[in-house]
Amino acid sequence: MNATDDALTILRTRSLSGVLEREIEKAILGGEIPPGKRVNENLLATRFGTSRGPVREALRALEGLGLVELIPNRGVFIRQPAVEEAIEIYDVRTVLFGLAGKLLAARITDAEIARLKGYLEQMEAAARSRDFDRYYPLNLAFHEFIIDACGNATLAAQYRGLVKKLHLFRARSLVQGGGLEVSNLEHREMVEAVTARDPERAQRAHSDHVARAKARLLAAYQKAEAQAPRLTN
Amino acid sequence: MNATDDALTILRTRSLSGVLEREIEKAILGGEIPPGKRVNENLLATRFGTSRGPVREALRALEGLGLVELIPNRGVFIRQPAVEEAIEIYDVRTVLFGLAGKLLAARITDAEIARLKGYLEQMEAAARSRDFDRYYPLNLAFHEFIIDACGNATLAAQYRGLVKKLHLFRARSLVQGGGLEVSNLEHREMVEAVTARDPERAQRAHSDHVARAKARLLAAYQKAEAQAPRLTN
DNA sequence: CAACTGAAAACTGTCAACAGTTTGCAAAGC
DNA sequence: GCTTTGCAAACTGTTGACAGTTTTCAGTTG
Repeated sequence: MNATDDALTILRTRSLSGVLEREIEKAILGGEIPPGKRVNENLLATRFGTSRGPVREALRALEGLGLVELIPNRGVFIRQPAVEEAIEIYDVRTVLFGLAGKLLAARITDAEIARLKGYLEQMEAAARSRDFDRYYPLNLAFHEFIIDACGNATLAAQYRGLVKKLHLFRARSLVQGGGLEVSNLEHREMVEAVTARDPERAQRAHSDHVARAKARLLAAYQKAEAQAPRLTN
Repeated sequence: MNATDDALTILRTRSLSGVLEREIEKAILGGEIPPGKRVNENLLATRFGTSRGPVREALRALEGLGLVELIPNRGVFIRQPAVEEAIEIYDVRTVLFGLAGKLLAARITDAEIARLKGYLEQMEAAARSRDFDRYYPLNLAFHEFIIDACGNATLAAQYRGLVKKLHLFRARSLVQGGGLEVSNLEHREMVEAVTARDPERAQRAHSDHVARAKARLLAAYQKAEAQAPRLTN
């Protein structure tokens, strides 16, 4: 994509409310506006130098994404998923990611295999040196790559929406729970399955990976709950 | 839910743009505004006796649902999924419905089993007498019941969104393709699997059902394409 | 001192108007 | 006759203002 294309894309996808939607989403996911809190339309409008109209439109779009909740005459509130919802999301993610693995195994190119293996090696290196700051973005890119390369845009959109909602989960710090090495063993099996171009095996490997992440989260959560029960309310 | 509750719910969920969203969605899914066509904000505003503000908000919400597309300075257009997207949707639906079956098998009550069997018998009766007009709403209710009873609201929301998008598929009349009897055999296996409270079997039965529906759609589509190629553009 | 009451402030819901862009159409030029 | 150009109508994007509701808080009462 060259500079002209880029400018055109910007012009085509601009529209104040579209930009606002992304900015507000960033503010929400970045934790700038804490979950449960009401969003003040006037504040946002003055902050971005616009009127309330576009802000309201952006908020309605975010409501569709499930990031905020709209209560008539009271305003929009940042959603705050309970554990139960986080579990629901993990269950859905499990089958979606499994499908991504299955589809990927059926269509992956040699170049893509090489790239996956590259991620894997880097992650294993980072895990060996316990370098979590290097591991985390690699892990993210690895999963993003699979979701994109599977070739199903509908799946990718749904998956991304779920991950965003999970970011609002109050105990999301626990999501990281579970050792780097354990996770990497699962990653290796995923890569081997798609390398073998075995859809069924890949589906199992990919969904098992998310299912185990769910189990790790639950374990960490129940442990945290036992230590500080107020976290669960 | 009594009358007071009902009134409260209405009051709480009203808000002009919320009502508009549902009304406009109805107009779109009902085919009143044909796919590909631009939606005129002024027309909608005068039709519902409001100003353009709430209409725009409702349209932004519908954009999030994937029913319309927003092109800056040109307006919103009813989305028109290509075959490729319909296929994507069916693939995602396959795993989602499979998950619904799995979850349902693990939690279904005797009363719910009885209800499912009731649907099944009525559908079989309708199929025997080739009464499609009676079969169709039963089939819909049967699937809705499974999605609701599985206990995963996230799954249900995603599933419903996909079904709505499928309604915009130009050749959606083909979705019905496939005999009533064939479909009912699959329904019977689904019900038997959840009755046996066997999650794995139920998951397989439920996802196979959608996967076969996808195959039937594809076969019908390719047949229609051969007869009238312009349909595919 | 705690609970209640009522008015003021803050905020959301809606509207009508204005600015800027796109689209449709008719006249001019080749 | 066909393309091009320029204008006018239609429509979208955005704004500021007003109406109605909720929230806050000081004053009052038991």
